[in-house]
Amino acid sequence: MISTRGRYALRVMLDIAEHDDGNFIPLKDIAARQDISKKYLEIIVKDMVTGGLLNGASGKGGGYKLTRTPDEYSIGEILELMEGTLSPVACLADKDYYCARRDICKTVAMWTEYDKMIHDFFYNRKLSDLLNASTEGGLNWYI
Amino acid sequence: MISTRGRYALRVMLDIAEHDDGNFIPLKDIAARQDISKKYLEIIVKDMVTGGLLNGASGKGGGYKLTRTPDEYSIGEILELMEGTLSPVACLADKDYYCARRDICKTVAMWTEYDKMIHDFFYNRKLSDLLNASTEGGLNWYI
DNA sequence: ACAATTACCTATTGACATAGTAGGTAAAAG
DNA sequence: CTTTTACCTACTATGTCAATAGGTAATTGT
Repeated sequence: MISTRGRYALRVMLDIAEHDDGNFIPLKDIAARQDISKKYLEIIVKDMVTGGLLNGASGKGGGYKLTRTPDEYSIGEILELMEGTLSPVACLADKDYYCARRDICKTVAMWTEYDKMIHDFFYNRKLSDLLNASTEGGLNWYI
Repeated sequence: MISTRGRYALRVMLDIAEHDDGNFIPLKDIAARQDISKKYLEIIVKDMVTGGLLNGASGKGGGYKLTRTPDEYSIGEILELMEGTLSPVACLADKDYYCARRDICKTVAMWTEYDKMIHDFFYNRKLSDLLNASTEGGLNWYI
């Protein structure tokens, strides 16, 4: 499962992109609009600044801003930064992972294929794609 | 990430399928071959019996046996039974999940598509596919 | 100078899941 | 009636998740 770190990060990115008017956007506003604890978001947004997703500015008129245009962010890099890895198993998440059963493992080929599918799915999808998305797909699914 | 419950269950299924000679296979043997704690496996195979993946028989000559042929198990049902859900987010895992932001959510369409992709990937893959698999795919990936 | 606003920092917490371990009881076969 | 096996309840250590609490530092408007 994708944790709140990844999901909230995505919502923060979308919120900032939507309300971008050139100025820094205070976290207070984002937290209020998204209805997420500001204190918790502080932790998340800090990692997003460190990871190069956002610029932060202190003081009056401060807040957060995207470092690039929305089409220059892949969903994959956002999720991977926040979740640590997108890989389904440890032996693929860490290149140096040692497994004694590697050459007899009957499942590693499947995990590898799965890993690649996930990677492609999220890295081919840009923040700008979500920005213009409606909820159609999600809702119609259950009708 | 797929937990040991799901991964070990898959290995148990494969082990039993490989060593199927019509008799029940004792967990002791499976644990030894797979190099997994027998005590821990007990918990896992118990759920597999309850879930209809395996038959268990007590006493001498007892052990575990598949309830069907390997081509009649999808990987999806095995993983879903052991992991609880394969869905990436709570709002898709539980049909009755209520989310106040559902009709304004810009990400639910993506999660839905992702969910469907995962589901298709694992439900179209049968235990028999893994049984005949080599490690080629996994290893070549890193050469 | 100073008050307000904002990001940024360290520490702590409760709840839960993961990955087991320990020690027993019930069932079946030889 | 002993051996072998599944099955059962309980416990535990470790870690992650999802926050909360209470500060300090930086920047701007007045």
